[in-house]
Amino acid sequence: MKFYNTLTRQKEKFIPIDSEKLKIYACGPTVYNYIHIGNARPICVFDVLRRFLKYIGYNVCFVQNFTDIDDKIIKRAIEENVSYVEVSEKYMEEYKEDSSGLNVMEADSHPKASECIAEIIEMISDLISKGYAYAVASGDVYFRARKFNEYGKLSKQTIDTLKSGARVEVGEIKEDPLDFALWKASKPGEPHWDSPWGSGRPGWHIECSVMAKKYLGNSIDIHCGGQDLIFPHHENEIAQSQCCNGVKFANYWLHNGYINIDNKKMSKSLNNFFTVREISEKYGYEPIRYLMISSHYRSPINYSEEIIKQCISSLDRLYQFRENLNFLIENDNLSNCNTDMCNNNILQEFKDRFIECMEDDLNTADAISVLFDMVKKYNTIINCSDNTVLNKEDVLKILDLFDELCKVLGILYERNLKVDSEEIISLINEREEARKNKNWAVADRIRDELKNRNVVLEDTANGVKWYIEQKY
RNA sequence: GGCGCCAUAGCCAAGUGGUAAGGCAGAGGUCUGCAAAACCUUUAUUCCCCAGUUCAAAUCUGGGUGGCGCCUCCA
Repeated sequence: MKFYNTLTRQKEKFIPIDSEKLKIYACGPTVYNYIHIGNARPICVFDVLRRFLKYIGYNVCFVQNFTDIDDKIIKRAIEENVSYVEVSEKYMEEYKEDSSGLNVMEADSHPKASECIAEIIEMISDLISKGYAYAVASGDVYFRARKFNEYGKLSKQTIDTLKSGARVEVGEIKEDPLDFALWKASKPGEPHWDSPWGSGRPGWHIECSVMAKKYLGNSIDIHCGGQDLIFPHHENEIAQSQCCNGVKFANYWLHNGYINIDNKKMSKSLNNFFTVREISEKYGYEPIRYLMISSHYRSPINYSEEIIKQCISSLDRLYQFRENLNFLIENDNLSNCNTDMCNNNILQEFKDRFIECMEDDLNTADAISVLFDMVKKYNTIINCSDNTVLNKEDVLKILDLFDELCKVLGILYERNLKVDSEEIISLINEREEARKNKNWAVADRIRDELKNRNVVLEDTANGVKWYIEQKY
């Protein structure tokens, strides 16, 4: 397995700390609004990362936090005149609905910042005692960026270049403009907890350092998140964690690219975003997931409605292929002869190619092309055969592998194509009767009627096949 | 100013030295009672431009052009 590591800016062979248990930390959402499709990207691609690592045999512990204490949540609570807890609880639930719609596996731990206050205070105290942090009279606590000599390593900045770009606030109380807040003294109306420095709340960066330590330990294998977190969030996490724990924080840093609108970064602050919810209501969740994995996770994706529609069409082909296989199996006209057409070696080659693509820094776009190559190859065989080249066992094996690989990518999960209405089935039978009698007018009328009810009929050599059509 | 990314067909997108994967859309055909699905053929002599290295460049080097991001909350 190779990953492009932001820390070294190159692809590196992945060597786990403990191959019995991989430790992955993903920066989770700040729960103050519905997630937009930019937020959906890391959720989907790092879910694929996790699925793939499990697939190739690793035991993975995947931690994703909820940032439930934050300026934006407080702002929203004030705007809506509700408590900040109501805001964070609501959007945590909405997040869960969206992520489950996107077929994202639940994290092994989903810690909330608000439930780690004691550990946060402990880490801050430790940093103060080691000289890496200091409290000021107002009750804030800051980290001494300059004291950590690796500061800037992840974002490839030196302290001095950072300093020239740093904002100097009016009435600055920090020792250095680069110092960042670990603890913020509470203002009236804000959530607050008691601490050795007075009543206040944690800063954003320390929350992640603490949650990673609490659930995964001092050193983790992979830390992932969006590219916009590289500086300052991840840089600061490294500083806090390494100064506190004295060991390397994360070995591999994976950062996904942005989703753009008209080539501009989609973000809540620019207000040019589409929420996952609104798109899912129109097109379902699955095309969003497909979009995320249809290109490499580090490249930018320019979002448009046209692209979502293309994703739907691509999914159509994959679904249709699976239906073709299912139909063959259910309508057992297959021979029992042994042939080389679907032998294990060919299937193994598809599987090997798929794994090879994924092991190359999670090249999902290339991996998908393996699925389409399978589709082409076996559709051709199915289509051209007089069923003497396929036997049932072969078809089952093809279907198993196809499903297996789709599951690694987490696709082909949303549509239910099965028809179980007795009324519809009797209409289909009625049409078959009409066709036998060459009563095309009746047959076509029934087919049209069913089509209007989203049931598509296909007349094949092995009888009629039907499924529910996805309408958007 | 510092750091960094991107440019491949109508659209999306792989491909980091050996002669342009895959998907969507389009055109023609086969199959079909007609459809649908599927298959076949077709759609980039060329990868933003220029120069260089090389037997060989989308890929490496240098220089342009255009677009974007981080350095302030953001995935």
